[in-house]
Amino acid sequence: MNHLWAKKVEKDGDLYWLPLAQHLNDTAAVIGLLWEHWLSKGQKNLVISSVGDEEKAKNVTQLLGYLHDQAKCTPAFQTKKSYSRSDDLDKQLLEKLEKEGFIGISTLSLTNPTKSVHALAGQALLESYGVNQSFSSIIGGHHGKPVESSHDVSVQLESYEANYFQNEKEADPIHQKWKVLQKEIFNEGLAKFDFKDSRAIPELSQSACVILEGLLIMADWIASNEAYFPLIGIDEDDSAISQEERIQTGFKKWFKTCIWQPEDFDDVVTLYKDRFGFEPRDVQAKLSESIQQASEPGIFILEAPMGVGKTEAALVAIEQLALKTGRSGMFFGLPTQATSNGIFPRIKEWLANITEDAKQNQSLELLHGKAALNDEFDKIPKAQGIDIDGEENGTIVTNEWFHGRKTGILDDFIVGTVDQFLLSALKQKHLALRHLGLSKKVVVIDEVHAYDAYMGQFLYQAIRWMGAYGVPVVILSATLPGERREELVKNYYLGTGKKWKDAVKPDNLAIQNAYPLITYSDGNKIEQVTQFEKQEGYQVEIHRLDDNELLGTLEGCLSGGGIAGIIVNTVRRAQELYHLISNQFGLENVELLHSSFIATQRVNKETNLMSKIGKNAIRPDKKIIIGTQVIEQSLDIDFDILFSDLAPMDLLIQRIGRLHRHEIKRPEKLTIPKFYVLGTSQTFEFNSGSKAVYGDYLLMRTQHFLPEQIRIPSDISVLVQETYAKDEIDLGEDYLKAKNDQEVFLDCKEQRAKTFRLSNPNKPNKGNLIGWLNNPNPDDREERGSAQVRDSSDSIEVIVVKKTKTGISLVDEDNDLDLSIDAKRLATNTIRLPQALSTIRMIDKTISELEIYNKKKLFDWQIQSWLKGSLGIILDENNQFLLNGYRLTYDLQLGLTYEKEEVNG
DNA sequence: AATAAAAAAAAA
Ligand SMILES: [Fe+3]
Repeated sequence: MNHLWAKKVEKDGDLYWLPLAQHLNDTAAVIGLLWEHWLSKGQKNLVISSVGDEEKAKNVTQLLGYLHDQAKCTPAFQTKKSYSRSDDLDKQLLEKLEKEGFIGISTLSLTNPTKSVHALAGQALLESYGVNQSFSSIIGGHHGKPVESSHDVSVQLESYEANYFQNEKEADPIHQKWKVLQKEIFNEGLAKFDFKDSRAIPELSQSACVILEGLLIMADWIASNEAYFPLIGIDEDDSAISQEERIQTGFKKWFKTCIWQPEDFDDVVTLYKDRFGFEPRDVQAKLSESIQQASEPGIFILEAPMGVGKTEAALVAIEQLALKTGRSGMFFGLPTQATSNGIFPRIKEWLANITEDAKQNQSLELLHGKAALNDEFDKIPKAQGIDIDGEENGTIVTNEWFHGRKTGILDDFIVGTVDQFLLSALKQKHLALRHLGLSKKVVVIDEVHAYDAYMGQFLYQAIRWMGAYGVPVVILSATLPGERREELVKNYYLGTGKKWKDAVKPDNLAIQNAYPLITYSDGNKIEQVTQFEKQEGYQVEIHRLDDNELLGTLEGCLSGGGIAGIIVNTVRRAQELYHLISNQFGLENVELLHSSFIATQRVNKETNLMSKIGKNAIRPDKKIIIGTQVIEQSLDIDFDILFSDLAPMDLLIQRIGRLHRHEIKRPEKLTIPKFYVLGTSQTFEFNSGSKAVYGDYLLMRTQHFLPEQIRIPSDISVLVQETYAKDEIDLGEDYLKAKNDQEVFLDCKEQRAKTFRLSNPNKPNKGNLIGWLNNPNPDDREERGSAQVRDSSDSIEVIVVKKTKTGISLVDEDNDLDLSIDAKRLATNTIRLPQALSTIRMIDKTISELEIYNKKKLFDWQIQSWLKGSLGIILDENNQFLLNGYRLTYDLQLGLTYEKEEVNG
């Protein structure tokens, strides 16, 4: 088989190829090294338990590597043209085969060569030798998507005989020659990896199949990377290559950090002191304790208010769980890019502490769509490589191989958007890579209370798969509605292959209203921790307020100074209130914050806010901050008095969390925390904006259960459970209609999510990957879901600049931009266009107008790597831009406003 | 006529 090719390319007039034999050797060796040095213990155990013993497990793995491109030994593949369109190269390689006796291959023209792509063909050949479908389906899926049905495989050899054997005459010597050669490769593989015949290759569980599929793709990508495993000159004597050396150098170029061995610490208290310099506080200690005494730790849900140290608790949990379950990395998922960026330095510090202790380098990845723009991530040094003999100094590094869009999730320590986790439940090509990456780690998901029903569907399913892999999961959240809490545990539990009815669980699992609360699984037991140190807590007064009383109340409350917050439900309302209130109180005393600001300006505004009313800030005498929901999301700021539009109970409580958050001295009039709720209604008729955002049902229930005072934190869970309970309350006919609407609404969301959602994992017996990524109902136009993990119509993001006399500048600067210097900075000046411009009716026209505009005015952006693919708009001297019938105006104080353009005549 | 906030989109 020395004359078959696996890869070929013409570069600078020189011809290169990679002989098939070489590529098979390379891949088998690389996958073997990955097994030894990269897979975590937990992952290996999963495969081993499916196969019998470790030696056999490694052999199966290497056999996959060796046989993955077996079907490149077919006329269908060998007659493929080179990508570089090099006729000379193609011809020379075919001549090699002619000389070997494959007469006629040079002139062979197959009717359907693409019907037998080599992954599928490989599976077909293996099945014809009697290899089981677990193993063969991994070969069949090694290009990212497993075959759709057994039938597709079984018809191959008969229907497309010539693709495999050059002609359809079985007795023909050339037909035979192909067959013999293919079988020879197979037999060599068996011999090399110690299987006596095709029946000796063991079957695998479905979860083991996915992990090995991922590992095979990974090994193939590494072995196909010319920087690690170079092609060979076509006239070069390849027998001179030292295999041992080729593998060693190739692998070392890729392998930059050793596998993480979690520290075998003595006790949790010392670990806390070591990592963070303090002893664990109550909630932290209780979580650590639960993990410590669990014999089969699974999922841990920690519901607790901000400020109890959930992040540190999770980081220590990662170390504990990694040690207990044999994991070698972690994924820390957050709801937004901004929160990921925000937590990144803290996690970096924790990891630095670990690497220093262990005297071993580890690589850290920030994983989201705009990670490349983050400086903290950017300044992590590139890994130099492993110094086997010398001791490493133990620093954080990055390995560029993991910066690819699909390889990112394979890195060992990852901070990223939760989407990266949710995507593991979405049917898409190369999904096995994502599963491979996650199954290596401990998974932490933060701020789970913030996810809607659509994301929830993906979260549950992703968690279920984690259960199947035995991956420990830590969920951090504010109070969860009991039903969601139960779904989380249940899905994990089902993933492990057990029956929910056999679970030993507390009766009030779903209605438990303690807060803080830890719920966790330990083997077949579900346990809850409800006893925590009694917290002092505090009482918040709730007052309902009419819009027309707002100014007067503000005036009265702030007469002795103080910081007031006003959180409303729509951007437009925030902007209107800003006008009204700044008129009365003066521009200098009022701030506005919402998402319709350019991203950089918003970051500045938030930093500014933190410096004024964040923790330990020196507070201004008087300030009114008006904003939308951005204020309730993870900003650690502190208001003396707070006003809010009516919103669902859990969100109101999130907002209340910003009221008297820290213990500081406050103006005399504002020493009692008061929370004013705007937009309530005797008749339960709410304003259209609030309705559109939250729906009538939740607003009605919230208003119904809204008390006159709330004790923080003890009332929190009770109120949330009441609001989200399914019981009947008598609020008349409108309520029943709203309830029905809500059910339909949620049902639609869930259905949409399920369209492209991955199916349940199999029970942990034998399985295969056939049909794993099949699209269930491709023609079902109704309820068509799109392949995404967030439920939203597409919104359009643009970069905003303004016109100057001599060029263009950023909106809050006047210096002309120089693309060769400013491209990266420019790329961060984005804003999302109003929904009105991206409705189904409008979006195509909006985008095409933008594209035409960009081609004309901003064509020079497209050659900048930072700007490639982005759309920009240039504001005129009035800070305006006309787009698809709308007049957009950007104001530094107000943010983006828009109005329909007057059509005259 | 719409209405918050939020993310993502390439393979051997
Ligand atoms: Fe390959």
